[in-house]
Amino acid sequence: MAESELPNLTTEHSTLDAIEQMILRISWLAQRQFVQLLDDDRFNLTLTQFYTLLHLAQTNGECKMSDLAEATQQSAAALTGVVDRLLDKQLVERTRHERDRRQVMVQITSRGIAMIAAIKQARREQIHAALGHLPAADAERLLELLEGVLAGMARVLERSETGRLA
Amino acid sequence: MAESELPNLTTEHSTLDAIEQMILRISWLAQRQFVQLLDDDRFNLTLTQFYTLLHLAQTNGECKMSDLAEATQQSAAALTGVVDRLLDKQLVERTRHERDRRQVMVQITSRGIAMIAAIKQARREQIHAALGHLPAADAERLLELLEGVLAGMARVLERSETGRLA
DNA sequence: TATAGATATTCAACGATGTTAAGTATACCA
DNA sequence: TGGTATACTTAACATCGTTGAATATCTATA
Repeated sequence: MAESELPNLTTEHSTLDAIEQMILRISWLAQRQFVQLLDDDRFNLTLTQFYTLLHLAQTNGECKMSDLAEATQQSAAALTGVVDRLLDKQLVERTRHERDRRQVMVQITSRGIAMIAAIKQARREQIHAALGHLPAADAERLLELLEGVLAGMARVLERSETGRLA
Repeated sequence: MAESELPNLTTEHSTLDAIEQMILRISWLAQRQFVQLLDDDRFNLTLTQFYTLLHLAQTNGECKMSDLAEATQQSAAALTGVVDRLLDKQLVERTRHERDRRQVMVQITSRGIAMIAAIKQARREQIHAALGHLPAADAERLLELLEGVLAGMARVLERSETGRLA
């Protein structure tokens, strides 16, 4: 993804620009790698289904549809379909909120928990193959810096997210 | 963050796991963020269309469909549809190879080149909003570490990617 | 020179995802 | 009680990805 062939718009080339390119490339590779893994017969999940299920696994207990939609950056309409398919696979359950009957609560099943655990284990093996060579100190520093990146990106998303989700 | 003096396997393990989670989440957010940008009225492109167009911008001149498919990690069948839509938007042109009439050559138009340039500029502004707060020294260290991550991921992807495309 | 096989691409059918707009059910408030 | 806001689903449609078949063209061989 080198941009040497293109006319440079600004002569200024900063470290941030290089980080941007790096994150785009890593994102792309990470996702391709992960989609390959999820496509395995053991799992047979799409990326969207995985991220949705993952969030449910991380929030022990029930989760409101609208909260789940925001957390996974999907529209409510899109999420309905995704949850439908997770339901077909018996990875989640759908119930109504006791008091506010409008709200639909989604909860991961034990089957879903087992699925996430299995995927994480497989993923762990993959990431160790990729990053096992990093010295421990570098790994910890990287983690700190990535936390900063994540916070920054979340801020940008929030800012541009005014009324985009149905 | 805790500093480990001895290369403790358990510690290292959990740090890598945390980095893995972080990369997964950043990848997801980075892609959503970028999709938002591409969805802007000025661009109105999908992620796939962007990566396809980007490759054409980087290879000045014509590009064979099969080469383009491999470079952008798409099947030939999927690429046909993507190029159809880029054609509709007058961002590329489609011609036949002079000698081997089976081959279809795709070339970016000046309109397409301008589009890529505009997207890159917008993307640059977005990443500066997200990461502008990072101290310069941290940014440079992050870049170094990410380069290590990218190299590791590329290795893993290569290893598991034998003849997967149609 | 036929023609069989390889190669390059498109087409067709299908499922998953995403969008917007409209519909349904429920809650809240005056 | 009635109007409005909220939470979610549904419907219609476009994109993208897959697989497998169809089409066109080239190449090698008998």
